[in-house]
Amino acid sequence: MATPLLTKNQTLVMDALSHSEGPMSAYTILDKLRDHGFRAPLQVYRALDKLLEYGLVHRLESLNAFVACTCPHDHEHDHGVTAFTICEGCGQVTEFHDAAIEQRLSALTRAQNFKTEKTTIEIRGHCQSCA
Amino acid sequence: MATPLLTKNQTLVMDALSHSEGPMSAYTILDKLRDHGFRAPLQVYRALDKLLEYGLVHRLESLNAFVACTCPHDHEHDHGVTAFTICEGCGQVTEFHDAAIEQRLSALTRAQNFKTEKTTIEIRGHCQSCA
DNA sequence: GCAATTGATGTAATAACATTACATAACCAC
DNA sequence: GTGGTTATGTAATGTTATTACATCAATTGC
Repeated sequence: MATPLLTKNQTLVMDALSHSEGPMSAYTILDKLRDHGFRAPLQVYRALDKLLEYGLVHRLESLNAFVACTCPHDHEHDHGVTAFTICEGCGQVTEFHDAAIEQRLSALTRAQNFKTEKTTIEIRGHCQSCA
Repeated sequence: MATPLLTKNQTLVMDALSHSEGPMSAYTILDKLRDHGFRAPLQVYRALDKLLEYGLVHRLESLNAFVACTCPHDHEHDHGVTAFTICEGCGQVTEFHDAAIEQRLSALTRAQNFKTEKTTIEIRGHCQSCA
């Protein structure tokens, strides 16, 4: 699916995430966008739902927070499994993809006849600077 | 570290999780234990913190819920990376471990000089019965 | 014995994250 | 412009997790 044009609210949320140093919670985004007319959490969550669907944003389950996708290319095709390192010190999040892990997980789930819909891989720890 | 004897509250929470079919939220556990004198969320969270520390329980980040560890052996040594398949249909959670994935993740994090403290791998989808 | 420390517990309040319900407005097809 | 769909606005509520403070019990050191 080609990414459709973003609506006003989706654009505001996307911009907030893109310009952020690190991940943001939905409520942090809400606060950033109050000046732009945001009043309620639902405005943020609705925009995030779409951005997640389009693959422009990722949700970090272990943080209850969101980051802009850092993939350089377009988002018209699925990139398969996305993994993250998350630094507890500085909050830096690094997104990466690895075919070997993807294949291995695929083999393991196939072995239990499990049909994968979404894979979460999040590695908490400390980055080089914060170690 | 050898697992110390569990306190009364820890035992109650552990038993609740062990006897549960699937994962439970902290508040679900609280409700189950009201008859045993539990009154407040903190009683559950404190017990869970210790059980997580001892490796007897795992937290499922994508569900905000907890499961008893299904490893058959004792918990005196670390089992490395734990991964889960989580069925959206029946709620069944299957824990598994894989050295290949662990090694691959280790290589990838080492390459960015990232010091791993905790790794989360959760695969959402549908099990054989619910596919 | 008994202060001092430590760990476990009890209780209340609040903070943080997310959804449901319902109403209104904008857009597009016909 | 009527009807259907999507986006939006607002309020209320539901769910998950933590902070603050008090009490109690076991252990240690003297």
